[in-house]
Amino acid sequence: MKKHIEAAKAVAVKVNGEFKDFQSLESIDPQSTVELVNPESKEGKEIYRHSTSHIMAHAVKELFPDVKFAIGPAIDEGFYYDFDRAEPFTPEDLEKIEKKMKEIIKRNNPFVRKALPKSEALDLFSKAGEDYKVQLIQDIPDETVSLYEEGGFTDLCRGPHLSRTGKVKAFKLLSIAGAYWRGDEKNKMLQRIYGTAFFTKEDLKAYLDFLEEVRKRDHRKLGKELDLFSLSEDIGPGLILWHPNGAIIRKTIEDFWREEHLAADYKLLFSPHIAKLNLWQRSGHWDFYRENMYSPMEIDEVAYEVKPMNCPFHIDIYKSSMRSYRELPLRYAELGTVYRYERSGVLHGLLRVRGFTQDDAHIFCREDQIEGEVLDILDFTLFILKTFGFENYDIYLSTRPEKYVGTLENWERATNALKQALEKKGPAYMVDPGEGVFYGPKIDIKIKDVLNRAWQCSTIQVDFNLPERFDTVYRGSDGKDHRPIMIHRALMGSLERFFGILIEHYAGIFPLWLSPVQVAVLTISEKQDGYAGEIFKAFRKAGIRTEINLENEKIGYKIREATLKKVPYLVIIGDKEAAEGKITVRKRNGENIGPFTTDEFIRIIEEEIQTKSNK
RNA sequence: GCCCAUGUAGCUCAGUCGGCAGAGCACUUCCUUGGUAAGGAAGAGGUCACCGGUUCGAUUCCGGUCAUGGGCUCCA
Repeated sequence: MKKHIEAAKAVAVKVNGEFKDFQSLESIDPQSTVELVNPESKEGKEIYRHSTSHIMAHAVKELFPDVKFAIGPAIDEGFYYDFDRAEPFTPEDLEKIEKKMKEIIKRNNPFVRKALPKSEALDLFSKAGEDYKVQLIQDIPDETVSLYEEGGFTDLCRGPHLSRTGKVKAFKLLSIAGAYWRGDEKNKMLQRIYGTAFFTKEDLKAYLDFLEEVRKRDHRKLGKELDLFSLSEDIGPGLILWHPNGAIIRKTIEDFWREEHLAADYKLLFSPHIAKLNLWQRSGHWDFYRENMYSPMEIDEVAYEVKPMNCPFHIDIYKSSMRSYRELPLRYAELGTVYRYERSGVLHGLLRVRGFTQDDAHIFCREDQIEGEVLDILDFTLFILKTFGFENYDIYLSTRPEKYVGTLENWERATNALKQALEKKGPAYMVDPGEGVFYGPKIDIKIKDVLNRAWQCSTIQVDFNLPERFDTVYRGSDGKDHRPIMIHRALMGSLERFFGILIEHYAGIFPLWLSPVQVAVLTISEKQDGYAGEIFKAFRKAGIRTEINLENEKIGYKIREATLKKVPYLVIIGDKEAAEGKITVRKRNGENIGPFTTDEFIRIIEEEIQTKSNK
């Protein structure tokens, strides 16, 4: 009996480890091992969503017979299908398509698999004018291809599929977007419809609620509401203006960062925003990174470049005097502002910009010191990230890309050094082949925010190449010159991007130590102006970011205003407080605490700020 | 860069089938001195993103530019 229930829920079967339709069981070798595919498994969801994608294609075919079909796979959170149609789809079309899909699901037609020799399939689809399918078939190496038919709609597909359309219980079409055929901008732009599907209406609702939560936390929206930053048409796309509220948060982050770097035995540097083009030619950036660099500018007939990276400056400082092996590892850190060309279409709030400040550092060391340095950096990174409330990570090791400088041997050594450090430290990590930077392999740490979304921030890169190019040396114990290794690393990545992630992570409700305004003093009536002014001064004097509201408004109004600004503590001053020489405090969540004396409360707050509590 | 959508007051948005534009909030002033998320009244505020075209007349229609948004790496 239990088996029957499972079979009814299962989306497909796995025969000898291969995913198949239920249909395939009819002609199965009795010796085979058969497993049911659990709907909650990754593959189960994929099959379910893929079938939903087919149902969408079918609906589109019925509604818009002139459409040509490209591809329609399942993706992480749903599915899409790419169509070629002269007219653009509208949001109203999506509603029509959804309606039609519901009809098709109700018809509960079976998905029927047919295997066909390639030549026949080619014939079939070229007659139907399905150019994209023809191209797809031509690229399939096998001799036979499979088709799936459901209610008169046939599509090229590897499968497997659900047994019937009626198995789809909850789906939603989400958006329309342009997408190049095969992701290549040289190809025609198709219309992509995104959707998602779940096994139950509850799961679908939970997902749609999640999307709503993401919208609510959008850093661009909160950035405006909380007056943190802006972009201006007059300044230029991808260039951030930090408003006072954002700037004070940045300053707090920077202070913390500098203190911790000094404590970790880094030296702080500052370097200019431009340098001679020659420098970038020598570093290799001009050859390997030019597509991200701006056009040179001419100063006194010499070409200069706005910097896309800080490394050559740090190397120059390193080289400004003789270095002994005794000085290594030498750790140079800078909050260095760089400018990189990003295509206009990829710019996105604070998360993808053209000018940003890296929390950069370059460590010059001997080869035998790499592993130890990388281990220290990993610890340091996790400590910094934890302070901002990020405790979950995915770690990646990125290897040599297609465009690279340096010898294969050096790449090998550098990659091994990173690998060994990771293995010694012990966290699970994944390999990202070909995703390294042109000058060396790297470890990337992707942090997970409260909504469990992954963001890449931290990066650790080993570099044998720049020291070579700049003929960087240190004097060894043997009295000879040796080549140091350089490690590039950033913990937060860029302050702009990290700030954007922080805003979304905290939904704008920053912990006290980061809050732009930490305390708001609110009076009941103007009778308390004098007493409230003294309180305000005392907080300010204690270094607490405090504002006072003496407006001619009722207390309810003042509380609302401060609450919308997400001020952590509201100090309420009325006749009672003035008479007793105390204060009453309302927390951001509406809870009232106190009464306290001003000194008592300052001590409480100072403690919370100092510990950088994340609550 | 490309496809689609959007651009109206500081913010959120309505509106004009072509006849020189509106709301709420915010802002200013006045009244109110009120104890935990919006007290009342009045006022000020816009080259309807920008440039050009069509028209007697354009914020509205057409073209271009700029900016913003959703995407363009998930491979039948």
